[in-house]
This record gives sequence, structure tokens and C-alpha cells, in this order.
Amino acid sequence: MAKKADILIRFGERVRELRAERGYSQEAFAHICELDRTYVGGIERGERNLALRNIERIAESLDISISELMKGL
Amino acid sequence: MAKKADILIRFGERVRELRAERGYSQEAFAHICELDRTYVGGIERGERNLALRNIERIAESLDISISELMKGL
DNA sequence: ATGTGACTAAAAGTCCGTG
DNA sequence: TCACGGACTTTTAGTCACA
Repeated sequence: MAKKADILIRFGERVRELRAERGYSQEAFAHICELDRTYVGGIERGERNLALRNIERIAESLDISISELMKGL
Repeated sequence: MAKKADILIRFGERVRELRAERGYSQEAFAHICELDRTYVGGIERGERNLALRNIERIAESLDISISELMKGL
């Protein structure tokens, strides 16, 4: 498990990129997503195998579709 | 929770559609995904809030990208 | 060939903190 | 502002018997 360039790693990198693009701190972003600050950190580090509902929340908070969020993964 | 046309419902419908298009039974498809038949059934019925790794497995088994799988959701 | 309820183990996800 | 840890509760993963 946790092979490098794993889907979770790639997803985390993608979230971090998009979140930073929007000028949000992890904490501010976590608040928008209504997720825990430490949890969002874990997602960005590729440590979290998050479920579909939370993927949806993140996409919504980034104001893009899930499909768009998953692009290139 | 579980509002109609929920993400899980829509995702399940999408999986069912694509799976059926390929002429797989739930059981045959479950075998390809290396998931339990009843688990896949639960996904198609929108009862499972499945996590990213399983979403990836399903996309792979359908031979499409996650982004493609999520299209229209 | 599928729907469903029930179940246990594992993982998701929260909340407290530190450097 | 973020990485990371410990302890905790809730939900998912994965399977079964049965309709």
C-alpha cells in the first residue's frame, strides 16, 4: 500500500494545488468544506482514503465538478 | 441526508449504466473489481459512500478514468 | 442474477494538543 | 500556517444468509 504516486497522493496534490490557487489556508478551506483542519491536511498529504461524499464537498468548496477535480489523476 | 438524486445515487446509476453497457452482470463485474457482489450491488443502489481507492478500482474495471466516470455527476 | 438486513474489522473522520 | 500525534467516535469495508 501507499506506493508513491498513489491515487491518494495524486489526489492530495491536486487538492493542495487548487486550494492554494484560491488563496485559502488549509484551515480556512477546511472550514468551507466543513471538515476538520487536521483531516484536510491528511488528505493533502495523501494519507486519507476519503469517501465520495467528502470528495463532493471538496469539489463544491473548490467550485468545480468532481470530474474536473479528478482530471489528470 | 440521502436527499434524492444524491451523489451516491447518481454515482450508482452511472456505474450500473456503464457496467451494463459492457454486458457484465453485477456478479461478473464484482469479480473483475475484486469486490463482493453484494457490495457492488449496494454501490449501484446508492447505499455505499465508497472511498477513493474503491472508486479507482471501479474506474479501472470499467476501463475509464475516474474523471470520465464522474462525468455528469 | 439481484436486493436486503445484519454483522465484525478496519478505516474514516473529530478534537485535543505540540513544534 | 502547516505537519504530525494520541485518543476518541462514527462510518465504511467487506462478507453472509436469505428472500
